[in-house]
Amino acid sequence: MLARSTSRAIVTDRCASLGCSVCRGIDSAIKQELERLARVRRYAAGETVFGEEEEIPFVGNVVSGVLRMQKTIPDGRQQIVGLLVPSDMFGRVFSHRSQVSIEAATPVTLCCYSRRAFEALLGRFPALEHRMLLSILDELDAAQDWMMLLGCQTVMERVATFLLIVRGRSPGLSAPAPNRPTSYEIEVPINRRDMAAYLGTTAESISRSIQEMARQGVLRIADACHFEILNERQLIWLSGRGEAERRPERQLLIA
Amino acid sequence: MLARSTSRAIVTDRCASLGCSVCRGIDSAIKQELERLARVRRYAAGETVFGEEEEIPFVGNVVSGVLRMQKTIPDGRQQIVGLLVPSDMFGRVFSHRSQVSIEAATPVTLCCYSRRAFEALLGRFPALEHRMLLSILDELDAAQDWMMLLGCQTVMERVATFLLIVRGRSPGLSAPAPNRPTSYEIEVPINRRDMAAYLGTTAESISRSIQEMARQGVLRIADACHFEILNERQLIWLSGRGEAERRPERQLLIA
DNA sequence: AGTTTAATTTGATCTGAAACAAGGTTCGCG
DNA sequence: CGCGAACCTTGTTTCAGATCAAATTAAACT
Repeated sequence: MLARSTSRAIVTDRCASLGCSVCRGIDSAIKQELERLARVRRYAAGETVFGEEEEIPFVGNVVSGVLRMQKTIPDGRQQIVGLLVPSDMFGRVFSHRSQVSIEAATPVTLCCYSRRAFEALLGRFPALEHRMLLSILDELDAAQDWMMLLGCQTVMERVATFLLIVRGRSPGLSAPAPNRPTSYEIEVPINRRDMAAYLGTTAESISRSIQEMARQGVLRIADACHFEILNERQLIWLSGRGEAERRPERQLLIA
Repeated sequence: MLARSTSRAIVTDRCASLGCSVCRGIDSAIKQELERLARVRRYAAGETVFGEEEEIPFVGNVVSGVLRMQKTIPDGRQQIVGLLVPSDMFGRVFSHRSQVSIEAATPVTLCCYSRRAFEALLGRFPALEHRMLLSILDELDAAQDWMMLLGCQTVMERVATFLLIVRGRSPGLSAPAPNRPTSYEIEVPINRRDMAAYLGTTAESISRSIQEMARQGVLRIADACHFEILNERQLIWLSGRGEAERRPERQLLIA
């Protein structure tokens, strides 16, 4: 009990002040209301927070761990349409049923608000709803980037892009370093199977791409989840966003 | 001049009353403001409304024609991340630069509002901003569906899905028919190249899939853009959303 | 109508990545 | 410590779909 309420206090504090991106810079009246609503939930790796087509009883933000948002077709194929890391909001406001299932990819701690209550709050505080809008627009931009990745990039490019994203989120970059000795050690927080489902490929292909990068000296493999990036420029080039050194320029061949 | 202002009057009326989905059911004070802001623009097929990374001077909704939202990587590969058809909103509020380019896939007529002015309106009318939020959430759901399609479906499934979407939007379904003799004739409003860029494949593969469907008796090809759906059940099955007749059920093979 | 030009279809070949199949490694647990 | 269960890597085979090439059809221009 004690331990529980202690952690709750800590966690709800983080929800409102550190945690969810929509709450940043929001006035304290709203923060207080949010704290009042907040309830902590924990899930073990592999547990389902809610399934596809299910009711959405609550929304909230991730305190620790990683969630995957995924969709499944009847024959069993799965696609991860988003990963949720600490400070991300999860759930879906203003919709009865979820279009995705949300599952714990690692053990997670969530800070949850009743969906109804949260929606009511959005109605009462337009500034909060505005924050929400901005945050969803960012998600939409990210979704479009991912469509491009899935629609027309090679597996190697996808893996490189993913590693760069992980690198971008890893500590050392979050704090604006003065002299930029940004940590070149990254930790991939999910296993190969989930990476594959996220990148629209297979665990085998992921493995081959990473080993190939190591062979090229782009990175060093400490263990399956820990890498040291040795040649960031090359990694960026592999991701397909390079300057396009020698590209054919096909369209302007009209004499 | 006369013709121009005539069409403007007609069009702005449609913008506010028929046109954009966010305006539906919005009170008339807002509608009037919107009409005051509205300016019509026309583009020929192939013209760019605004390019990737460009300023976003205006937002608005499509009155007629089809726009494509697309992203390009340095080496020239392109992915269409969304098609915009009449009544869809285009543009991006609360962002200086666009993450996608918007181009006319056919001749289009747009009803445009200055982005700044529209944003100001959203600030003044929380109900309008709420509508906007709902509309963007729908877009996000659609984007997630598309990620699944690009990440783990075959070309045949993608084409079938696309045709079903076109069918769902074709007239006869928009009006809730009493006895449901829904039009089984569909018109694909874009060419094979754009279909390919949207579905993450090539024009050749699109062509092969459609010809194969015709061979199976799923549809009849009137011309490159007009089909008659002969067996909708089969088309749904081909799209991969079927009941999954005989699926292996791999995971539960633990004796 | 006749010529150019673009779009679509069809055919043949090639290839990146999936699928299948072993091994190897790591970790938790009795 | 040894056993089982995931997880990851590596090797081999197979195949869907890309690429290349050519023929056909349709649209646009004069």
